[in-house]
Amino acid sequence: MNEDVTRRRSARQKHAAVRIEDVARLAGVSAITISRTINKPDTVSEATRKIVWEAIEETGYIPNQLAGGLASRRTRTVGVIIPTVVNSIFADKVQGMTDVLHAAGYQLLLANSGYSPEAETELVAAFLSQRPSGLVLTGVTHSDRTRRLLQNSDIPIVETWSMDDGPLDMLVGFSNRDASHAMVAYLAGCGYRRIAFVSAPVLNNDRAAERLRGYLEAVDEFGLARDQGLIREAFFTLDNGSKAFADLVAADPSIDAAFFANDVLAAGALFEAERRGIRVPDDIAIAGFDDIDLAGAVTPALTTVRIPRYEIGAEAARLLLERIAGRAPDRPVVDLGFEIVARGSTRTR
Amino acid sequence: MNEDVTRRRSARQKHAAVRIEDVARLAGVSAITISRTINKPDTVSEATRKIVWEAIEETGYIPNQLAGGLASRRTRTVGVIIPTVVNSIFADKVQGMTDVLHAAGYQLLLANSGYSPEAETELVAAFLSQRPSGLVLTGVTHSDRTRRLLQNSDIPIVETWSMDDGPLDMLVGFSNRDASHAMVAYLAGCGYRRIAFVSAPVLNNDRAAERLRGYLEAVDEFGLARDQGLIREAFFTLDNGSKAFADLVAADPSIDAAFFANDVLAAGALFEAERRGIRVPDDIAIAGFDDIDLAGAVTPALTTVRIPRYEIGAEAARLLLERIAGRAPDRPVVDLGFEIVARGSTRTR
DNA sequence: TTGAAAGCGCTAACAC
DNA sequence: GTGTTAGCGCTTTCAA
Repeated sequence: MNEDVTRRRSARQKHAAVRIEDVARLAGVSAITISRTINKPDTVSEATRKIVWEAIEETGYIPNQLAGGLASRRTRTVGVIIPTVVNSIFADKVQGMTDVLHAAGYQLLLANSGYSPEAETELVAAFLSQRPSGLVLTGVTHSDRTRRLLQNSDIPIVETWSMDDGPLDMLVGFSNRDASHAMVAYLAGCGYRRIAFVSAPVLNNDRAAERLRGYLEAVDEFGLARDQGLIREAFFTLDNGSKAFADLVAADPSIDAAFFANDVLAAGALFEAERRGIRVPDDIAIAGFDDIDLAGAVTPALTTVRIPRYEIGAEAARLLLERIAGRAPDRPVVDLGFEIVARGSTRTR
Repeated sequence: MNEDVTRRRSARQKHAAVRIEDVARLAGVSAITISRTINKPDTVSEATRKIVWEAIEETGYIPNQLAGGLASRRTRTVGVIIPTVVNSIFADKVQGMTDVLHAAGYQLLLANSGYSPEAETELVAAFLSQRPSGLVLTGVTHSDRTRRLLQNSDIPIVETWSMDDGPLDMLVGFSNRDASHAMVAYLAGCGYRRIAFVSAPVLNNDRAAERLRGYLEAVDEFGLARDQGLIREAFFTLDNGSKAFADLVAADPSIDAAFFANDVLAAGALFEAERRGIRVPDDIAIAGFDDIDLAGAVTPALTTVRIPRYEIGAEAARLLLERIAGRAPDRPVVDLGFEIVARGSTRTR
């Protein structure tokens, strides 16, 4: 039997893949029975199931999901758009989604927008063409066209990484503003009064904008030094962190703490301080955001904000599955919070 | 007219998306003309094209690629399997592929195998179900079932990150063995004689295995200390690098250099050395592999092996596109080489 | 528990 | 340059 199949396959055009009909013929049943054995096994008798699986193995049948998806209007894929694959913080989120979705038999389609709303729009359109079961976006800033595409599409959407009041559909994240505010509050509590802030580029990035806002609000609230000269903007690289730090201390030697919108910048600053013989935290404190591995590995370890990266992905996936299953999730907006992690790069008081 | 469409859409079931027929009716042409306007614009007159695009805009039509792919047997998607999304070295490769493929109108399907051949097999099967135009794998170690699936599938495959003689189809990378050998040769040239090696887990990881092999061969070739006690294995985290380093120097104080299979481990070692007051490179030299940003940012900066991560992805994508276009690439195996980057974590002599 | 017929939305092949 | 016809390979619906 095995030889029969082999002979038949090699005689055929290479491109002519095994179809469900081929398996059905070999198993001596109809095509729909093959389909049921794969997709709804409990509706097929055990004896038939066994025969069918043997035929599937023997033919090396790989179901064509284009055909299946077209006929059933269910693709079991989820599109995910992140700003960049280069930053490992999103990797954890992706892992969280992968773990949950894979267990449910779903596939991830991943793409990165490069922090560009236009690129995001194109990606959303490209994803929608594939008729995914759901979509996961990063942040809540989208172009009008993106919003329109999504609103017309009628598929479940989860926005992540923010905590905004008017989500498109569902939202999982934390308040970047509160987190940033909390860090400044912590630093103020440690006695720091002149706290610089190095922001990520805020253009088209609500997470960065909210972190800046949280800083500014806390500065006012605690009566800290408020000065445009205390604020810088830098894209997250170690080198940019070093430069921003060098720039800050050169411009204003009286700064007693520097809070960076992410740990990569903060680590770059720490390395620069070491190079210049500036003692941390004795001469100046440094704080970061994200709690990446590096934050805990450097000396002194970085005081930072820990965010539930993996859990954001996992929860987003769970919400999506709920919605796909037709159950409206009880809470379409999930705030997973954050945590201030106090370490050696800031003194306690 | 706009209102007509809007009314029609809202009157319909939400799930009934706009189909090509709807656009055709509005534009007063046949469905195939819509298809041609989108996919082969130069076969349609300019006047028709204009009318069609207006109708597309007005209806908010998003082509159904499941149907299109099924009918045309072309999906314009490429499946990519990497070991992990957590390591940013693969992020650069993905970026390289994205840049090239996106420009050609292709979409990436990304998945990670977690360094497990069984997971890889499942992912390959899942990808093949989607009938991608091509597949990009990491490494050359695959399960028998994976090889069988791929050989039966008849789609273009690129393996990456290695330089092996018998690729499944095409191969883009560098020789991990030569690179590792070259680093040991460099260290020997600097006068180091007792060089420890911290490998990545070699099980199911040909890249790691080849790096270990290169080390061993160079040790013999240059008459360096050969001792099982000089070799450790650790999964890449900063913490594991610290531990391996601590372990190594505790077990054998006469080690004069430590070569790590990746920069993350090496950086962890450097941090540990600093904590213990061990001077690098005066007391012991440290070398890494990959040349990630961190390697150049720490003090002393890490001597390491630079590999063309982005270019591997870009070249893999180019080969794939060539093959998809029906042109057999002149060189189905591309060795992109590597480079020893000498920095302060090793002394010159 | 299994099957037959119809059709998912699009494009290839062939007209005109 | 544009249209008609006939599937692509699967699953839904309805029937047995």
